[in-house]
Amino acid sequence: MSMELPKHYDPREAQERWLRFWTERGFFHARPDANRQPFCIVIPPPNVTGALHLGHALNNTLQDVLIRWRRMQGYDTLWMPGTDHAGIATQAVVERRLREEEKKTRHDLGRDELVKRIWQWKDQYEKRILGQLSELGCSCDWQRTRFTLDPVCARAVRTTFFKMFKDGLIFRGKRLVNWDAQLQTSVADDEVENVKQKGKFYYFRYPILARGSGTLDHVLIGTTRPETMLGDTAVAVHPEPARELDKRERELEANLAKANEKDTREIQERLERLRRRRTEMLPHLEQLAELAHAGTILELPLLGRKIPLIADRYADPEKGTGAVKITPAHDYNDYAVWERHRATGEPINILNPDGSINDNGRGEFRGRAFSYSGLDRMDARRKVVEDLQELGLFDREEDIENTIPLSDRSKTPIEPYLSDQWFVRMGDVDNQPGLAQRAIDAVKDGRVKFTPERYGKTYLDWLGEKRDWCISRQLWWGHRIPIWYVYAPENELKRIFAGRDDVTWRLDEVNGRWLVCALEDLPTDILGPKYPLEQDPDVLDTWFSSALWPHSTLGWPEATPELAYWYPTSVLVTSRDIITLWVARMVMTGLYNLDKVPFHHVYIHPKILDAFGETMSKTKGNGLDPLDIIARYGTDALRFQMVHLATETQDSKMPVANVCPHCDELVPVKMEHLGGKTRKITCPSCKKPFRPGGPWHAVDPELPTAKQASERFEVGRNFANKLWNAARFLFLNLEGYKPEAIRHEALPIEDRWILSRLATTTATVTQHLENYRFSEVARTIYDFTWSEFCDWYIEMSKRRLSDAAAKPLVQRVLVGLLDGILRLVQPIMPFVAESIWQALNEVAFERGLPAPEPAAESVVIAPWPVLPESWRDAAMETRIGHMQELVRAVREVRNRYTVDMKTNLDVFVRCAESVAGDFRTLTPFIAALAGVGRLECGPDTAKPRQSATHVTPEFEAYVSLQGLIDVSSETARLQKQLAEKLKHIQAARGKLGNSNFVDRAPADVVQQQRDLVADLQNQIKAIEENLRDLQEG
RNA sequence: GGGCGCUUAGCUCAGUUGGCUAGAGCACCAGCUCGACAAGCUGGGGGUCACUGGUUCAAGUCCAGUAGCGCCCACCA
Repeated sequence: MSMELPKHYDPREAQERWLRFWTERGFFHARPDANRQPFCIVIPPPNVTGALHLGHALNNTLQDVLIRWRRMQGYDTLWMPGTDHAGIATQAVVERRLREEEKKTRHDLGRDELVKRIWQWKDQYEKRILGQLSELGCSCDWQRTRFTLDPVCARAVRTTFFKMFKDGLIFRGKRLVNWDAQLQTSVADDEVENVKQKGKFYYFRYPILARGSGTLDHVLIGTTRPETMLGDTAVAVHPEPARELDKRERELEANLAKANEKDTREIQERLERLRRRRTEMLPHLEQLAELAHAGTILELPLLGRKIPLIADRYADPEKGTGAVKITPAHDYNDYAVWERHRATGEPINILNPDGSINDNGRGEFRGRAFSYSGLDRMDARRKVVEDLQELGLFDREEDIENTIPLSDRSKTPIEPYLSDQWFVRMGDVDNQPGLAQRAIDAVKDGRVKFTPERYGKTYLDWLGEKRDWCISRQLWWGHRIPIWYVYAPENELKRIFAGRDDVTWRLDEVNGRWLVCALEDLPTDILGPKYPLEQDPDVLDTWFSSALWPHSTLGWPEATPELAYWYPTSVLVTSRDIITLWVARMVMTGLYNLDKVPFHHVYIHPKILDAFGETMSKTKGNGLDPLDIIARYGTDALRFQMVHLATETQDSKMPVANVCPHCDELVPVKMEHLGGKTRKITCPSCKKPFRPGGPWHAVDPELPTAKQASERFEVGRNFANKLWNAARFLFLNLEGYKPEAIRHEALPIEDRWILSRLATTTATVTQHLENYRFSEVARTIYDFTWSEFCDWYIEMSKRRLSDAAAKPLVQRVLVGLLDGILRLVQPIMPFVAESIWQALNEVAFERGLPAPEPAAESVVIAPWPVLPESWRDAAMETRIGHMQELVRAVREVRNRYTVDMKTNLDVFVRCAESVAGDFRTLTPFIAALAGVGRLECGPDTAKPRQSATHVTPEFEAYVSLQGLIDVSSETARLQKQLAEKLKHIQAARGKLGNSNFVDRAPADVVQQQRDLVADLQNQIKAIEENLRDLQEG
């Protein structure tokens, strides 16, 4: 029976067909099975509103490879899918649409309505992202799909929060946030836009109160935001200005020595400025430092507060007046300074949420009362300047251009603002290891292993700081914080909540109210109308629910069979930038809630960068849409490339091109196209305009949008096609195929060779998978399939297929090989593997090596190949290696020269015999593969390609072929190596023999040298034995 | 400011404890429409392994320094 396949592999048809087939058969659905080993991965949940991008493609392909491989190995395999509600990102998307389409803010809608809208949005977009993952071939158990806000996850969140609150791990604290005073909300960093604009720099004087020594009676400071002086808690100067300036000067001089022309000018200018400043300012700076060291106190103008002059490196001696005012409540850098000098007192918040000055803006100075309370911050700025002028403390103002942070949403200046937030305590409590320490221990003692190992350091360093985790966010979309505030006598609380173990409370020491924490929502009138409860308006940080993902998705806090069976999960696959935010927190909560780590391994994969080495992002507009790649090259090609670029260390640059929608020409994306600014590109080939494509492009009705492409995916596409055509060759030659067991020892040499290679390849691939060496996995399979199976074995099989007596055996071997290759390929390129597998099931249902068996109904559930170790034969592989070299050499000679046929044949036969040795059966293959046979049967029409001036081409060919045996053979190679080593040994001996060396070198070094010589001698012995073996046969 | 990584062919990248004549794909050159595959086959050219120094019998690989590039954390998702 034979059948014919189309000439090219059609990915589109295969993808649709097998996706449906797999789903119908339920191959991806898992149930706990005590008779099998569990293997489980939880997906890093993509943002619900996100679209699939290349990072997802990489991350999920790698997980799928592991899952598919383990499934074939017989593990009870669960890949748990789901999506993340991604608080700020999602709410921002919906709010933006609201603004653009209905000109409304969230306040117009109200909390409940906005949340309702986001849920609608979520339902729509969750389908999209999950559908895209499915298209990628991800073999997730889709029936178990979770969402971080669904009831199961919500219960886990509540339970954890409640437990932490009860354990005293959750507390109130202060933190600086980006405050949008107009919208009265905090804003995430990526929603802050830095804008250059004209502004003023103001200088004024702070009087020195208690002077240690010296002549100064004030300190001059400069600022762009004078009103923030109301919140100053200190003034900082550099502790060692002279040393610092010296150091910088030296550095600049050193740089100058090797700078190029352009940099030289810049450095020289800076050096000049530095030296001038040194001359002009240094005595003053030194005096300031001295004052700071002496504990000088300043008097804050207008408010009369006493603030210290402190020494801190943050104050740059090269800039300004050398002294910096410190306003910890309203500046991130100042806050950091304050953290180093906590003794200077608590940060002072001077703003109301609406941006006006609060009651901290009142005070008395030199007998006069000043108040800014209630003034808008911009009005306060003017009044502060006026008042300082009046007091004679104002020095001067300068026009400058500075950068100020604007809120992306309201376009008003962002105010860093110290506000009340909820925190989780990371540190140790009562000398017991806290959340951070327990997570640290888990990695230190190897319960959690990172691959590559170095990322363990990132994790440990970050956790080592044990910084408390701020978990509240001023948003509406997310898990609302289950805390209710109430002013009431404690008796009332006791009366209502006594005996309830799902409610607990604690006194808020700051304002005397109760903080009530509950597992379930509390009615606000539960204490009666006199004591209304008010729920905290904030929601939890998205990472709080993400941190529970490995156990919440498996049903915790319920004791589900899934949790018992699959937790801890096997491996977590993610990117390095969320090691701290996500990985560390999963370990913490896993240990906290279940006393078990959430996963045994963490595999960190590289990042895909654009052609210029920058991360792909929406704002840069340099992304690549995986769906375009799938459409153009096929899913298997995309997956192959993802696996192939997943190397140990290196991030991968991915040049992107737009496909001209008019003429299909690839137009590379250039630097100037980035930033999302380019709306139109003119095709250099057909001169027609189009809109650049990308995963984040908006549709433009006027202009056709380009699809994207990248040459990098051709490798995978070509490989899929190669595999397809190898299968096609088989199908054309399977007539009369009969399954039957083979006897390995009776096989011809080329069969034993390819089976040895298959066994080696299978073992290597398995090992690489175990070690997460994905790139090697792809490369090993690719090389074996293409360069050995196709290039050599199939070619050698052609002769035998035309020989009726030899045919049945070679058919069995070919089918067995293809079967094995398909199984190896399946985890990476499941669609093409399944296509061929199903076709093979039609014509050779019973197959396999060494004995045939009925095939699995899908390659997805076929067993992972394990071949007899005894099939691996290194000597055989070397022998065929020689043959290949001979063939290559003959081909080269044929390609280079026109040779006399008779001489050539004669020389060739001698070479072939010499190489083949006792494997005479190989000689015909050598002849066929080298094309020598054709030389015999007609005039060689090839023209001389290299002129021979002093030797005839025939002579050169002859010499090449003669030389070949010596140069190419393993014998010669080993001999050469041997000679090298002998030389080294002699050198080593010489050193040892040198009495000087023996006398002076430490004993262990001498011993080391002796060991080395002994070692080398052993190696030589081994080599010599090898040589003898080779010569004998 | 702290931490991590990268620099190997024109391009994108491999190169596991030091031990090859430093590899692959693409691109390039020459030749092949021979019954699996032109998304292919055969052969070829192309590298001071960023630079400087050190350790070693032996360095792309280990160590130190220099230069350039990138990422993460400091605030945030």
